[in-house]
Amino acid sequence: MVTLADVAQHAGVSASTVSYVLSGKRTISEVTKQRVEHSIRELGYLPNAGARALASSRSNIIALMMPLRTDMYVPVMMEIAIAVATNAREHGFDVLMLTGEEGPSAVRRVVGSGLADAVILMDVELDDARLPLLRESGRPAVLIGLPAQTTGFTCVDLDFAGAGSLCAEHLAGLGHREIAMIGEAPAVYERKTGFAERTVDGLRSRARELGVRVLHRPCEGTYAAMASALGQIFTERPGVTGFVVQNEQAVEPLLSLLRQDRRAVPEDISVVAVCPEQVALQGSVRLTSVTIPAREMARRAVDHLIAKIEGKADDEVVLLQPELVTRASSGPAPV
Amino acid sequence: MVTLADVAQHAGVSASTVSYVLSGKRTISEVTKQRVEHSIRELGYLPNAGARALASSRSNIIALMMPLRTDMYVPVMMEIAIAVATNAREHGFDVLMLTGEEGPSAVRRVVGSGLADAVILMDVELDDARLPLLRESGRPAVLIGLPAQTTGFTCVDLDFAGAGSLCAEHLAGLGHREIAMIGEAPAVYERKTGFAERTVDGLRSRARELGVRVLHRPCEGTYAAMASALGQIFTERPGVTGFVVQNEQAVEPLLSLLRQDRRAVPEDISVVAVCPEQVALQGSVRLTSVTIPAREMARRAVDHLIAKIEGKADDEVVLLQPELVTRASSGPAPV
DNA sequence: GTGAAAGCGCTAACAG
DNA sequence: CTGTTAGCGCTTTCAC
Repeated sequence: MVTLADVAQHAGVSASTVSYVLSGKRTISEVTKQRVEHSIRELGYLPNAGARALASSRSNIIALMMPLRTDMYVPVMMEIAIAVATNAREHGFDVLMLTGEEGPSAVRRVVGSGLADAVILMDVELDDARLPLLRESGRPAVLIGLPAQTTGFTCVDLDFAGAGSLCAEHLAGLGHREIAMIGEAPAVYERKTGFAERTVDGLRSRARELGVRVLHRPCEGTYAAMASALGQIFTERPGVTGFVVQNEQAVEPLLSLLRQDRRAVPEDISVVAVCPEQVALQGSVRLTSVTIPAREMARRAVDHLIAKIEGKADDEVVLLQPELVTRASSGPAPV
Repeated sequence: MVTLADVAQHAGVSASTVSYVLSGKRTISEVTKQRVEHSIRELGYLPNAGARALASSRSNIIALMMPLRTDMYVPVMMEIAIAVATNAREHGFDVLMLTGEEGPSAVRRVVGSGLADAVILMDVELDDARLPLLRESGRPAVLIGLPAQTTGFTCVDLDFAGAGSLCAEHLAGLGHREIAMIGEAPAVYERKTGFAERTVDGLRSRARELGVRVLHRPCEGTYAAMASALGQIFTERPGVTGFVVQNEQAVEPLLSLLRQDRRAVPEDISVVAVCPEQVALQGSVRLTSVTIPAREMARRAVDHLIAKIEGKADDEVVLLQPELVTRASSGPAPV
């Protein structure tokens, strides 16, 4: 193994000089810098992570804590995780993956041991058990999601209430007077993740202003569940002509069942989804949708976290502006 | 911050004793052990990861390298990643997530710096650029997938050739004489991941033995691509009554298009999928399928890797036995 | 602009 | 069964 001392010797300088060439924390003459860098390349030197962490009290590692449940929203989670990792690397950080399995104490373990300098929490619930521990730890943290109590954290999330009102406006603008919302699985509401409720609230209140009736139905993403939900909806509200779906898994079942039901999209029924762009584009119909900007959320989260690590940022709640893109699944209400 | 020295002092023992209580590497009297453990709890001591890594040359971190491309197979990847992390924790290891973005040199960086003790590579290609670097590094490594040259590595994968022959046997047994295989997107074959070809080979050779004709078509997982592929298949081979699908994204489009085409599953057409169980269960039809055992692969990979880290395992190629589960999508060939 | 040297907190001989 | 001690490889004062 080649150490910093080896490099120093090879370059004919002191260890500290090599260290400073690496960190750039003091001015080095161009010549010695070249010599050192040459030696580094020649010897194939790589700084030892443990030694560096010990001496500097910085691991250059960010812990990314996955959702406590893994049953939902898989593609978005994956997209966020990859984007977080990619982005972190651009700042010289690596990403440690923490699953829900270990429970909230995983947070304490990784920050308490100095393994991670900071933490990103995904899929934060309204009253998340991980938050008190994180707060105590005093380490920089960014939440993806919006808990009830945000003190001490930066939060990044989509403005789901805004997304809900956008959907209401879009459908109202097309002349729909009765709409139904297909929500996430009941379990998602039960555990109070917040985003699902915020969307419904946004949708409801804007719809009320616009004189549109809304029926809300949580729904599992299976064909069976969707069939039953649809049956109920059309029985209860035969006049429904617009759907808002916030449930990746449910999108295809919905479209497929409407088709079987001889209800044409968008001629008879309009559908607006709140989902990642990929889902909106790859299905059997190109969906009018409000995009969940996974990559953008990850980027913001990482950038903010790095800024906090470097002491250059305060806590903040960042709600990304939703955008509705009109595609093939929505059109004027039938007359 | 509370250090090992603090614990030692509090417990009235030496530092090494505390260290040995923690590691269990030498026998400690029950009394001192209790005293030490009590102090540890009382002070809330957590060993410093950097110091430990430096002193022991072991980070207790496994690097998990994601696929170079992220366009495919997302749910399986996620499932493997989570299972790897969960399993690793049970052995006291954490998992560092490496994306394809950084390129093959990411491997060198993390093992060369001692950041990771070992590496798991996902979605390994036949001639994977990461392998030479890994081999040089001399660190324990497990590949998920099966490259052309396995020397120096343990490989864990499903026996995809076996999966292919199982599908052939199942359909042949039901009386089907002409079958079509819907494969992964052309890009997957182009980059030579191996598993896709192995499945086709297994299917083809067993089908030949059983006197069944096979037509193979790679296919993007979109409705448009599938519609065109189906059109071609039925034009070229009007007698096709069985489908084998190895493409998660393509499953739903296939079923949906067959339905639109008035071809009933399984009365007119039988469908067998090679996919994760979840995909087989959650679609519009419960699919007869050969399961891709993501969790099991992850478990084997981690267990083997830990054994290698501890010097208790040799390189080995582990091919998991495929199992075909009959569900609602396959039945006797029409007469 | 560069060096010397004191740790960072832990592990693992070595010694008893 | 336990203590003493010498590093592990790097960062960062302090000194010139």
